[in-house]
Amino acid sequence: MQFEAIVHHVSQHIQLGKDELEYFKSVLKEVSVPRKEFIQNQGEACSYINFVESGLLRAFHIPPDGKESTVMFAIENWWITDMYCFLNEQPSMTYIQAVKHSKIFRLSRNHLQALFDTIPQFNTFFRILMQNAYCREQLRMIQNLSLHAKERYENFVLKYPQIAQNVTQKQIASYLGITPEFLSSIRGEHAKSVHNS
Amino acid sequence: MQFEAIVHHVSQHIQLGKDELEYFKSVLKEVSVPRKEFIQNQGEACSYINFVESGLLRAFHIPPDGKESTVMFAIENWWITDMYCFLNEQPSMTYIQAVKHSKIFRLSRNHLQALFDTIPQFNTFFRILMQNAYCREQLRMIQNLSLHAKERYENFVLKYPQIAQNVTQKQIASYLGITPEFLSSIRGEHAKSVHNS
DNA sequence: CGTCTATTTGAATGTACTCAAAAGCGGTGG
DNA sequence: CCACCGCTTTTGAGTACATTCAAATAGACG
Repeated sequence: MQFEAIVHHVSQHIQLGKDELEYFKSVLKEVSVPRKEFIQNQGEACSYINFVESGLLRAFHIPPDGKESTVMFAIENWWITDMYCFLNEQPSMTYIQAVKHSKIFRLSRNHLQALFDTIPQFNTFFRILMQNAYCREQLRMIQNLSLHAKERYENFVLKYPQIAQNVTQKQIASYLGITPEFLSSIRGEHAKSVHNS
Repeated sequence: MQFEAIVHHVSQHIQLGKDELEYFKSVLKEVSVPRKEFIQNQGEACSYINFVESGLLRAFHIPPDGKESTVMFAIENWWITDMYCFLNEQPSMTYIQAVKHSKIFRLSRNHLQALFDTIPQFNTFFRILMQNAYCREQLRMIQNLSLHAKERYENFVLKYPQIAQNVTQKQIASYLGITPEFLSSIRGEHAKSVHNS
């Protein structure tokens, strides 16, 4: 039923007994998030990690001077939070907002710690999640260092078509670290070159 | 004795019994790495994760067109490998080279898996390592997106003084994603502004 | 329908790169 | 111990990539 997706997701990495599964479900808080609603505000406490059952969310950061950066997008079966602040009980560095109407499961820091303590398997599960997140971020870093904006954009669309189709260009630009105007001009060139070839 | 540093490091995060500790030590391979020597080549198998007991290592990537990017530096008590390729048994995307003469402990993928299987605590330990690595990389990403080269350089020197003092400007430039010439000119300006104030 | 925001386009500007040449510095061998 | 070699760093001129600002157009939503 409602827990199907998240249970399936967890079961891909670890095997849990019936009681363990029940306990896990019992600490999840299901929340329906309308489009544009925030599930986290920059500067406020960051006590939850969120599993996206359906929909699409975006984490972004706004420094004092005002230039917004998208930290990550999260689609179905992804987890999203401000990991540093969640783990270290710091005020969040990011906003997290629903790009589309979404259904999420929230898991509090305390409940997660309890899971780690009572069901050691969850350490394995989160180890794997963190491995994947780290590797993704490292690849993104290498690409940002070595590629031009146009190549980064093309890679993004290839790698995350489902995200590219559901967010604005402005949001993609802020993920790639360029201005929306420049992304627009890149896309213009691209269309031309496709037409010419 | 020789295992002191790594045992201390692990013990900060998990508690191990005597037998477990002995087993852990038995799967470590101590290696002394002279300055400039490679412990990993791009394109070759990546079967080890490496703990730096002393010294300083650098991981870097060279794409086909030739512009080198520094993926990470590792000083005392850091772990270094090409994580994606290590975990997924892919040919390494990076070189890893000793910047200074170093003493490292190598741990093979198979031995690490065995540790996960026989001493569940190691899942906790690596979960924490991966959390920290992920958070570091995400902070680096945000800064690269939102700051100018000069600010990134100043942050780097502040955050990692021990690294900044032991690597060349060229290597720092490739970590920051700028050219050595440009870094040089940034430093020139900085010296001037310090003098004027 | 009207309003608000996203996107496009263009001109002027700024940040960072490329290329080239000179100066500095460390290591090595005679 | 000095001279030389190779690599790093500096400096500068010219160029390219990307931003800013402004204004027009297009789209989305109530």
